[in-house]
Amino acid sequence: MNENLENRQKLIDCAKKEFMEKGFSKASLRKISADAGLTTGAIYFFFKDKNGLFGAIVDEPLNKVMQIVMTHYSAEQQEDFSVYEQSSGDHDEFAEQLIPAMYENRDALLLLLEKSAGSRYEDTVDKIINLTDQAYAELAKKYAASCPGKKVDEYMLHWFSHVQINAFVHLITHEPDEKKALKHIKPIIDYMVKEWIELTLEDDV
Amino acid sequence: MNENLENRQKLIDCAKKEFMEKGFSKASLRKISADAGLTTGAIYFFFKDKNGLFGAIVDEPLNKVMQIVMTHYSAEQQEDFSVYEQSSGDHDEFAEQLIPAMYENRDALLLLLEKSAGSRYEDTVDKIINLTDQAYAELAKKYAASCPGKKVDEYMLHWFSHVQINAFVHLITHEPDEKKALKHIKPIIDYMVKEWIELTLEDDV
Amino acid sequence: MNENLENRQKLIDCAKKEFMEKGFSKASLRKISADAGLTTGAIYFFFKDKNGLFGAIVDEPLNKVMQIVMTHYSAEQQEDFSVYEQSSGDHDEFAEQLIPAMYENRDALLLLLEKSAGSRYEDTVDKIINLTDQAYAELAKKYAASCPGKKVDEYMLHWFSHVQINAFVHLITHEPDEKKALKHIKPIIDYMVKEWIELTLEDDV
Amino acid sequence: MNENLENRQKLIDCAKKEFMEKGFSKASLRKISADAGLTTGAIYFFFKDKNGLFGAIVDEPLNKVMQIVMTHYSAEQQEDFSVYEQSSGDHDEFAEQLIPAMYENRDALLLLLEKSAGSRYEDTVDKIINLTDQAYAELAKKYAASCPGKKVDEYMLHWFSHVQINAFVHLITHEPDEKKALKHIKPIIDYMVKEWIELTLEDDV
DNA sequence: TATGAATGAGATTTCATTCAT
DNA sequence: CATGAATGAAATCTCATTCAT
Repeated sequence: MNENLENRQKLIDCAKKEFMEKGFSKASLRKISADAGLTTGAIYFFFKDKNGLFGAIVDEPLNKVMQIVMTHYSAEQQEDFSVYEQSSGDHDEFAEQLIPAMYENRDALLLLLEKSAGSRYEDTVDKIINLTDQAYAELAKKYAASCPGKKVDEYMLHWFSHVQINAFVHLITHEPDEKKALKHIKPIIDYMVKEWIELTLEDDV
Repeated sequence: MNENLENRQKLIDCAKKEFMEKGFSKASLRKISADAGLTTGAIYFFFKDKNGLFGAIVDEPLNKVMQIVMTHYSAEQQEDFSVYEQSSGDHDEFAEQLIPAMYENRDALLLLLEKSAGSRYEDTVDKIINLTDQAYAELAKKYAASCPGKKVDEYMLHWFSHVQINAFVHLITHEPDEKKALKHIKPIIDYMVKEWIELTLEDDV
Repeated sequence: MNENLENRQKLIDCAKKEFMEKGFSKASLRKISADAGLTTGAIYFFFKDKNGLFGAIVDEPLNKVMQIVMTHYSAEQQEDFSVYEQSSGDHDEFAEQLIPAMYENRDALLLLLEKSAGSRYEDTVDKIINLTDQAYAELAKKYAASCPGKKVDEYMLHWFSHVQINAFVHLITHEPDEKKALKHIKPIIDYMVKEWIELTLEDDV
Repeated sequence: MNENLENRQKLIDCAKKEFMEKGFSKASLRKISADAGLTTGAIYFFFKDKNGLFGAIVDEPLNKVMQIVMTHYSAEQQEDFSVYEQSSGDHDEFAEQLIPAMYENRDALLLLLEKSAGSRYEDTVDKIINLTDQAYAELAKKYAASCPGKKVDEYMLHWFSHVQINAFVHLITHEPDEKKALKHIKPIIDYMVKEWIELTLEDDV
């Protein structure tokens, strides 16, 4: 039981390397198992299939991140809007939670973000953007209701979610150092918090 | 001579469909040629290889877009910086050139942006971002030199290029209607022009 | 009519290059015709097929050589055997005819000898050896008849033909300079003439 | 475990037949695997690729032969030259070792010698000739040093290596019977030993 | 727990050749 | 005289996956 977990781990480690080098589609299970000193059959003992192997690398880090994000969105939706804008502290706190969770498994997340084409995870970022979209739609609608002559600009709302999520994607993708990442992200968040409502509302004709 | 061009076109059309459905890597040349009522050999008469076929769809639209973009960057680098900020008209004009060029071959560009993984074009967006980076680095440095105690924040500069390019990517990807696209992009450009210098400079310690 | 011969020649020249580089089997007709600024169809106008193209390069030089060789064999068969051994002058004369004929089209012969695998010419050397075999069988039998208790050793006879022909093959293959070739071949011929009858006869039990 | 080795062997047997009939280049892996009642994939389980399959037939016999040859050359280089000429016993012994090793796997060697064009083994005979060349160059130089006014004729040296190696090639190629082969080769060896030094030296001008 | 064997389907690519024009 | 288009057949190779042992 010791040994099998070792082998499972070996497979995961070699899979990481192979997926990173070639991307999901072109990665070879034969090579992964050979690198681990095992055979392809071993992969199918531990994992359901190629996607399952990829998932074994990526699921946990992804879930951790998702949980932090979802918790944040839930919290925000229960706030007053007035609070949203002013409490930049909240957003800093969010970043301080999220960034470490992301950098703890940076390699897995990198795989997910850049090397998952062809896998069942290839749309992960899009899905998160959509989630974000929905979360902020609530907030925006509430606010729009309080602004006579204004309504939510659906496109802008979506674009904003896009920018926001991609700020984090860009961060983990381009900045290897966690400390620096935190330094970078704060002004970006401030900037987005400050501007988003203005961009998201349009004249209601 | 009528028939040959027809067949070439048939191949391109069927390739478009197949690439769009399955992405470059999983697309099958057999299926493409069969759909066109031809054999795989025919593909290799008209095109060098799979990448060549993809290129036949994508090269021209890409080049048109690149030319407009590069021309714009060149023009900007010869301007005074003071001009840059105020002349929102220039940027509107840029958008008014670029958007039609993009929508003229929206399907090809969509292929390039979303379905090119595994092809020789898979890094196209990254390359454009890097070009943008370099173009704006010049501008930012000039400006920083005129602001005592300030210097360029490399990360922010790159992130900004990223946001900017992805604004257009998001646009063509999510907004099928050209007119609406133009409406959307203008406030986004204004917003970016207004804020970018502030975000791009940091205190020089 | 001027032009077509030019094109025919262009094809032959490019074919020479391609066959030399890749050998008959792996040579590509498409590449040959493209190098000549023509299309594959052109090849089929001038030549029957791939073998025909190869033949257009190789046939004439081969025939010239064969004619000299065959003439020599015929002459020898009409000689007395006693003459054979003594008249080293005859063999020198033979070499002095053959070597120039071979070096006149050394490139074509090289093709034939080293790059014809897969073509209808791949057994050319073997065939020549067999011819040689037959020619000398006559001579050897006559001589054996005059030596009581001796008979022709078939294997040695064949081996000798082999060595003899390959002396020329080796020459043209390894010695680019015609003058030197002639210098090399003479002692080899002498040596073979001197020894062959001894080796070719065995005791008749 | 019985069955697997059987299938591997079946593949090798069918490959032998196919390579023998068509030569390496034109041999079809599909046909080989079909003849063996398997699929092409099976070949790639047991062997790296087409060359690997050919090697599986040919490597061991070739190595055995090479070992005997190399051992012989090493021994010769440590002898006095005077010994070389006189000790025809040594060369007989050599032949008595080499011939059986060659005939033990005559079919594999035939493949190597006559059907390997296009494979990674196509230059095997040339390489052996070069080895021979180098081995005898030593010997010839030593001897030439002891003959005032003589030097080694490089061309003749190479030609002699050529003749020598091809004597064995011719043997295995043309004489199916091992006993007879041994009978044939001995006078040939004697003949070559006797003459080679004379042919290999030339006047030093 | 994992192997070793093998499948079966499919991939892209290459080629000599043909033929209407 | 030569093109341009296309065929049709085959080629080697790769892969994820399965399964008896």
